[in-house]
Amino acid sequence: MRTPAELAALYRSQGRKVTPQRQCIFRVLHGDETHPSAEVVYESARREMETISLKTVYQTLHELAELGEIAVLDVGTGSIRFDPNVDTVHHHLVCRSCGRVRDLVADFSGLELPDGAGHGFEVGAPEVVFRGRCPACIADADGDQRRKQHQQVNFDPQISTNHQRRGALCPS
Amino acid sequence: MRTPAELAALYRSQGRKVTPQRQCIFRVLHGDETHPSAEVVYESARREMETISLKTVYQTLHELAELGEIAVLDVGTGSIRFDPNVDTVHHHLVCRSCGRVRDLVADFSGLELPDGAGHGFEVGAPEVVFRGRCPACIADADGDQRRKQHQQVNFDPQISTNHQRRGALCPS
DNA sequence: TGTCAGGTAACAATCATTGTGTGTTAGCCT
DNA sequence: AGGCTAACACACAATGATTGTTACCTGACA
Ligand SMILES: [Mn+2]
Ligand SMILES: [Mn+2]
Ligand SMILES: [Zn+2]
Ligand SMILES: [Zn+2]
Repeated sequence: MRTPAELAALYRSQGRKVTPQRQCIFRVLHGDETHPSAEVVYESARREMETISLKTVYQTLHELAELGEIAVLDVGTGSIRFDPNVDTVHHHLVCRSCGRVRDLVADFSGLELPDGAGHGFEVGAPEVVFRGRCPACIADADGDQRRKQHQQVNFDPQISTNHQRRGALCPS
Repeated sequence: MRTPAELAALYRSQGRKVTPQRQCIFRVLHGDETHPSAEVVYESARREMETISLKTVYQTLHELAELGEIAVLDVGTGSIRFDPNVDTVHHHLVCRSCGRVRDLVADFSGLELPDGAGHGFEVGAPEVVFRGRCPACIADADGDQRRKQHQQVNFDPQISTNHQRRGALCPS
């Protein structure tokens, strides 16, 4: 995504108002490589602006997605994740225990459908997801207790607390 | 997955009861290549057994998943899909408009993480998803009206009926 | 300075999925 | 065949991410 300043200009050029809430979200997202969920963006934004509402966060995230400034990922962690990195072709590593998502900068667009496979399907570039355990979760080789308390807050709450609900993979 | 008969034997050998409901679900799943959701399995099962409950379907599906007889897929269509094909390495084509999932028999397990990428991550085989439009949806090049009525029932209701809600489709 | 997009609050609704409790059925072992 | 008990049905409520709604402000910008 562009810088907060550039986004402000873009918004103005489109007749959208550059509100402090939106700017706050621009700042929060800028440079964030953690693939935050809406809830996480909300929490970050709140640190800067106490009164911002979750609704506004969702709205703005979807606006940015429509503008192509961020990508919407669904990698099956239970909540949708947002990715400000739309300029580099990349894929994702997903931690099964804590839901952390890390970029995997590799271009697998060379993957082709074998002849006759995907008969009639019109598809774009492949999305590749590697699932496993992140370094933090590997270190936490002990009980689930600590892991729950430790990581629940920052990534996908329901991965540790509940099972998975609905959700899926869907990078781009 | 194994045949219904083999599954019955397996269940018995594990001290699990071979109930008509379970057998019904075995039959429904056997040879199904549509990657049905729990709801779809439920509807199919109901045709054979009026009184079967959705709860039982969910339970049995998860049992089968634990036994490794079916795979649990979350490809971002809004509901979890179940895949009886666990014996062939394959990936998936996913239709963005109707949620249809088709097998893509190709072995991409050769994909390796570039050195240094995924630093510290322990991962397994990559999951590859190609998103696009299925032949049926391509044919339905007309308005959304017909597509809604036409495909809503058989795949992922909420893909056509609602926008995306929480684990759903990603534009690209 | 006025206008209206956009924000907030306070809700309710959505939907796939899981949980609960109770009463009933029926598989399977002896 | 009989009994034990897992499984099931039924009828719910609850979950949790996300969206919708309505009414009422506030502040961005022309
Ligand atoms: Mn990314
Ligand atoms: Mn499959
Ligand atoms: Zn982790
Ligand atoms: Zn389709």
